[in-house]
Amino acid sequence: MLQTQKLSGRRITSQRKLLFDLLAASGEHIDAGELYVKAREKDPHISLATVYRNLRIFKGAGLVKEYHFAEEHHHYEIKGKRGHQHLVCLGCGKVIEFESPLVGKMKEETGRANGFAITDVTVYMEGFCTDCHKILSLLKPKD
Amino acid sequence: MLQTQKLSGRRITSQRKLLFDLLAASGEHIDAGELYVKAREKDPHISLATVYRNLRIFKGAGLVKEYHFAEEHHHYEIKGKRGHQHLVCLGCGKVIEFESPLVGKMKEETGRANGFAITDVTVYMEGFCTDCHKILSLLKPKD
DNA sequence: ATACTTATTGATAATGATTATCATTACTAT
DNA sequence: ATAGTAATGATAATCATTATCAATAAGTAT
Repeated sequence: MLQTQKLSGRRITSQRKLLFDLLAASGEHIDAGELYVKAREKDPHISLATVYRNLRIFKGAGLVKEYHFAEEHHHYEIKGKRGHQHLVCLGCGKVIEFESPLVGKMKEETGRANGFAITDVTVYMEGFCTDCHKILSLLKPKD
Repeated sequence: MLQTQKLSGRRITSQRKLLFDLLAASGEHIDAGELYVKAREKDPHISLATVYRNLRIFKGAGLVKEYHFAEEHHHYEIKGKRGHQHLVCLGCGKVIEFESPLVGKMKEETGRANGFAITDVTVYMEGFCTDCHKILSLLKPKD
């Protein structure tokens, strides 16, 4: 639920609420363009500027997290209780979400070793899924 | 040393060599604009397009790694034998490089669990260093 | 409710980073 | 040398994102 306190006193407009709800409903990472399309289905007059503006505000308020994947635009996702990480296939673009207890362990160790209070950890892996790996090995035989 | 095999048969031009050498000499992450400025000191006629073109080629060949930090442009760094990760202070902007054996372990486990041949792992942590954390706790007492 | 203050919106121009185009130049192999 | 091809430089084009600004609407005080 979107609360005005979380937005440090900002107004809760119908557009802002719609965008937040759509982000929450979508579950997985979504980019600004996709969010814009979804939003226009409910509010045909909403502006792309409003989408970008609010994504930035949500991000600043710590409500959503911004991801920089291989592509040149960003993806956004509501910050849930349990963090998860991403694994991307360089062949087909498929994105897999995963969790690992090693993430928390590494956060703890790194924080302690460097005297940091760590607020966020992002792990990003890329490679080739089973299918794409097969195709690759066909294209590039090891002669 | 830049080798033509690494570039899958591409020619080693003076511009390409210069750019690679500058990247290697710089040691830390650098962005396209900075690289362009450095390159023009040695070769005043080099084009910005050539900088971007070769960064992309180096990246494709696995010679350099592209980072997407908080800013809207990218940073590049020669891929060394030992990978390292980044820890950024949200207070003062300081960037700390660290290594952890857990990174390799997580790569191995995640690859196996998802049937991926993982080519690269990026870990990015943010938080507050000791100094900035102290300042924060002064500003925001827990009343 | 009414009026007031100001944040927010919509439309669009502007910006910044990156990529595409294309004629010219520089290698490489015959 | 000659032909063929890859790379470059200059610049236009593209794409994502941000800035501008007049009009609108949310929240607040009357």
